[in-house]
Amino acid sequence: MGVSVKINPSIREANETLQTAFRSRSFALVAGDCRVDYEGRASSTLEWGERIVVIKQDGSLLVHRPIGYEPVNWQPPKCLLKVWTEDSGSLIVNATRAQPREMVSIEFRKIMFTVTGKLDDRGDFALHVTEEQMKQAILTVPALVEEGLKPLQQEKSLGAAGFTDIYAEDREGNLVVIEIKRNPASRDALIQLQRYLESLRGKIDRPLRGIVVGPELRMNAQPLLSSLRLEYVRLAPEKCFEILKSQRDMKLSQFLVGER
Amino acid sequence: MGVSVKINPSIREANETLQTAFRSRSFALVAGDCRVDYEGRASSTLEWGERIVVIKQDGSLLVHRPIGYEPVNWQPPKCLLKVWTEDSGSLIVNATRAQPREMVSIEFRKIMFTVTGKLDDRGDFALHVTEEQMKQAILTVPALVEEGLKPLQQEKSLGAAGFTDIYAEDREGNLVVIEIKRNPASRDALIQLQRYLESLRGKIDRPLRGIVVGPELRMNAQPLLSSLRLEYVRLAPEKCFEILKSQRDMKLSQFLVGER
DNA sequence: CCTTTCAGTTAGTTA
DNA sequence: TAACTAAGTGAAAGG
Repeated sequence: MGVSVKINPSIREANETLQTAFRSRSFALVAGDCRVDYEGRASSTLEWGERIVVIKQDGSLLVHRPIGYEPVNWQPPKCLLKVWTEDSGSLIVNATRAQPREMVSIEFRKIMFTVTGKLDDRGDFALHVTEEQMKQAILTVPALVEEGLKPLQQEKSLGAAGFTDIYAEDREGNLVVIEIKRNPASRDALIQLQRYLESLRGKIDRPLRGIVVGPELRMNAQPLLSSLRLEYVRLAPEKCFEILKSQRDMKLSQFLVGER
Repeated sequence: MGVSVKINPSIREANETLQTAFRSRSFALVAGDCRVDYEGRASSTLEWGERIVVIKQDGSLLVHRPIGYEPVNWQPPKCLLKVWTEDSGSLIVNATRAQPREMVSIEFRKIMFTVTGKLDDRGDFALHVTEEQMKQAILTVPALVEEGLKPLQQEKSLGAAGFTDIYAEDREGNLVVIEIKRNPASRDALIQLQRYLESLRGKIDRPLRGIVVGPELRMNAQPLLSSLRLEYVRLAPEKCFEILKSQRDMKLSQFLVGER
């Protein structure tokens, strides 16, 4: 439970701290003047400077420079972590993984601080407004796509589409296949939908429309849209979020009628 | 220069520490029991749990759970950082950016520690053996691809290839287009090269060969290689690295030709 | 175990 | 500035 902090520890001290941390599967933060070598799919060198190294209990490692969102060097989870001192008076921290065979090696010549400890983290993480949630929003308010649109019961038997989709019927009785993209729709999205429509036309004898729904249509996809005779409807994720939110609030208020 | 560490600080203490850190553009590490909300292109929630938050002087922010290489929530550089306490006794850390409009908000109800300070990091970072560097290696030692190969002056007017490439002439006087892949070459690479060769054949009336050069050819690409009548030459990045290194260090490249 | 596809992709380069 | 492409992409899902 306890957090252990050492400020300006000696190389030997830091060595023992990290040995213990690795053995007990604690996290470790180490900052200091270091050099970093990476060998693997590519290779890199980082000359002397002060950085913060984050080492996690799962064997992942991050080397962070004072600026930039991304780590300058890293190693994913399940690495073999080793730490030792060299005669030169340096502290070496090594993280190796097989498959692909890669190694990050950090040489410290001065340690600013080490922090080790355990984290108790069982909180759920949820990412909202995924394509699945856009789908839910459209099923709730089909007019987001087109007035008079009637979503049909999902028929998985139609085949694996490979994209988040909705089957619906328009006012003229055409079958409508909707492909949902939460990111700007590229040519790929159109091609995918087109391919799917082709496979359907072979099985279903009925007028068929293909609509791509998303926040944006990439400019280079515009010509293809016309030539494939597909349609695009703009729908911002925020709008979906509002709808899901109001739907949720409605359920809540229904449930909580009279309570406030 | 100095590093400031507080263990189990009060919310008020942590608030002051972070205020000072943000004002003085220091880095800050904060660990504690927190909840995280993200609103922007998508939205996410992370329930209570102990995490490590890294805040850099450039306004970037990372929330790290005890496992996993990637941050569960983050914000890129140039964010507006704010910190304050709430009546509930929580500490709120906010990082917002415009374009896209996004916000990460962290609510701490208990702080395990804070570490703030400055990092002096001017060391050069160098990533070796990129595709560009493989290209340099091949231009230096064309025999890596084929004996007698003569690289041609790059002619950009031939068209945007979309891949790292070399134009060369073989011993028979054929025009050779070389596509370099630093990763295992997939079918995509072959298709791309093939498409490019097609476009060239329309413009150039001359025998044309296409060679993919890389560390590996994916197994599923082998049949396509034959059917498209393309060629593959294995070249390990390490070899390129050696050549670039020796070229840089000793300028002996011309003597390495026969050594392979 | 391998391949394919997606990502709050991010980041860099070029038109 | 916008579009395009690579990345030590990583991570998840499907065969």
